[in-house]
Amino acid sequence: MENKRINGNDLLALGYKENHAMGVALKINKKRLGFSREQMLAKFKDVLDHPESYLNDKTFKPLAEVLLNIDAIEKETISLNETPDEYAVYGEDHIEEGAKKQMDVAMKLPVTVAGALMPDAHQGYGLPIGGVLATNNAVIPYGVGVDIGCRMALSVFDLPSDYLDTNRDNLKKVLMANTRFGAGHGYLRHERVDHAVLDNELFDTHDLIRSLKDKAWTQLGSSGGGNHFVEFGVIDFTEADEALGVARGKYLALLTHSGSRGLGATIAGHYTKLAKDICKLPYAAQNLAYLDLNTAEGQEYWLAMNLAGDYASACHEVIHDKIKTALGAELLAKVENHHNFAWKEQFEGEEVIVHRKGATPASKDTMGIIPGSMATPGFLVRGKGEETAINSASHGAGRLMSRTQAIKTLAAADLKTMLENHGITLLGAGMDEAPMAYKDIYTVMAAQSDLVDIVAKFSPKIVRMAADGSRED
DNA sequence: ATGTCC
Repeated sequence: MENKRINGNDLLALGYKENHAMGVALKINKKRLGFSREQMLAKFKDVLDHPESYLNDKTFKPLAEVLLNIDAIEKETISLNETPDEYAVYGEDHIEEGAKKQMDVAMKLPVTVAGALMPDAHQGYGLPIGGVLATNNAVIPYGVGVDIGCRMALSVFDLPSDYLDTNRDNLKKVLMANTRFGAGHGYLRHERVDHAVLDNELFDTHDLIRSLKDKAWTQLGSSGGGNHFVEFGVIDFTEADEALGVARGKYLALLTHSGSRGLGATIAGHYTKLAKDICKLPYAAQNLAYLDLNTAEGQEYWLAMNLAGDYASACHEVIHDKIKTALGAELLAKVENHHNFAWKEQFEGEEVIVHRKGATPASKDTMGIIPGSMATPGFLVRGKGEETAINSASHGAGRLMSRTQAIKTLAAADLKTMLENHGITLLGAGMDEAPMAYKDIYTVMAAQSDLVDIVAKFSPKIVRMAADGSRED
C-alpha cells in the first residue's frame, strides 16, 4: 500500500532515532497536511538534515527545535535501568510480543519493585493491558488505564436457572428498560437517580471534577461502549460455597462490566498529561510517566482515582438495584472487583503501589470475576494469593484480534450461528465483540490455575452491549 | 476506554 500512514519504522529508516524528536514528528504526521506520503517522508528527511532551515516553518518548527536541542532534552530525562528486572509471565505462548516489550520497559523504571503479565495480556498505552506493576510510592496514571475503576459486578438471585427459559421476553424488557449504553450517553434530568458518591467533596473543591459533576450525574447507572455489557445468565455452583453462602445449584445471575465513564476518562487524561509534564522519561517510556505520592499532584491523583473507582462502583450498584427491584428477586450473593486501578498493598514485607491494568485482584480468598465473551463462560474465582503474580489474575480471555481486524475478517452469519447454538439473545454489539475475536477462555483459565480457584461458572444468556459503532439511544 | 484534538 503506497499511501499507508508513516510510522516509527519509516522515521527510523530516514535516520531518526527512538527519542523525543520521533514523538514530535509522529504528532506532526497525524495532522495530515495534504502532503502525499512521499512528500511527507521527503520533508521529514529534510528537517532532520537541516533543522535550522525550519525554525520559521509553521508546521515543522517544533520538530526543528527539538532536533537542535535533542542532547539537552535527552539529558534532562530520568534514566531507566539498563536491563529490565525479571517478571513472571502466565500463558506466555499466547501473549503478543508488543505486550512483553512494554512490560520490559516498565521493568526498567527506577520506581519499579516487581511486575507480572497475566495470560490475557495485550498491548496498550504505557503498561500493557493485563499488566501488573508494583512501584515504590509512585503512581502511573497509564498504569491504571483510561477507564479508571473499570470493574465487574455479579448478583446471584434466588431464582432457578430455568426462570430464563420461561421469562426470556420479560428479562429482555427488564434489561432494555434499566440499562443505557454508548459513549456520551446518559440519563435525562427526570430519569436521574441519586447516589452518595455525588456528595464526595472533590465535586466542590477540585476545579476539574466540579466541572464534571453534572455529566457524572447524567451517566450514573449507564454502561459505556466497547466491551462493556449488562447480561443475564446462568451461574452453576457444582458444589456449595460456604464462605459465599450459596448452596449447590444453578441460579439466575446478573453480570455487569463497565467503568467510570466520562468522569474517569477525563481524570485519567488530565493526570496523564500532568504526569508527562512533571516526569520526563525517555521516549520509549513516556506513557509510563509517574507521580510521586509525596507530592501534591500525586495525592490529588490518588484521591481523584479513588473517586472514579467509587463512581464506577456506584454505576454498577444502580444497575443491579434497578434490575433486582424490577425482578422482585432476593439476592443470594454479590461479588464485585475493580480491574483497572492502583492499590496500596503489602508485597514481600513492604508497602508498594500495585497497578492492575486489566488484571483481577487475587490475594488469598479474595473473590473476583473473570468474564469470557458474549457467548463463552465467565468464572467466579477465589484468589490463591500467588506472590509471583503480585496477587493477581487475568481480567478476561484477552483479545486474539484487534477491533479493526475483527470487523474486517469475521462474518456476521458465523456469529449468528454461534449465538443460536448457545441459546444466547444478543442486544446490540458489533463484530469487534464477537467471541471469535477473543482467546479461548479455557486456555486462559488453565494458564492461571496457580493464581485462582474456580468457584462457579457463569454462562451468558441475554447480553446487552452498546449498539454497533458505539452509538445508542 | 472516551462525545474520539488543545
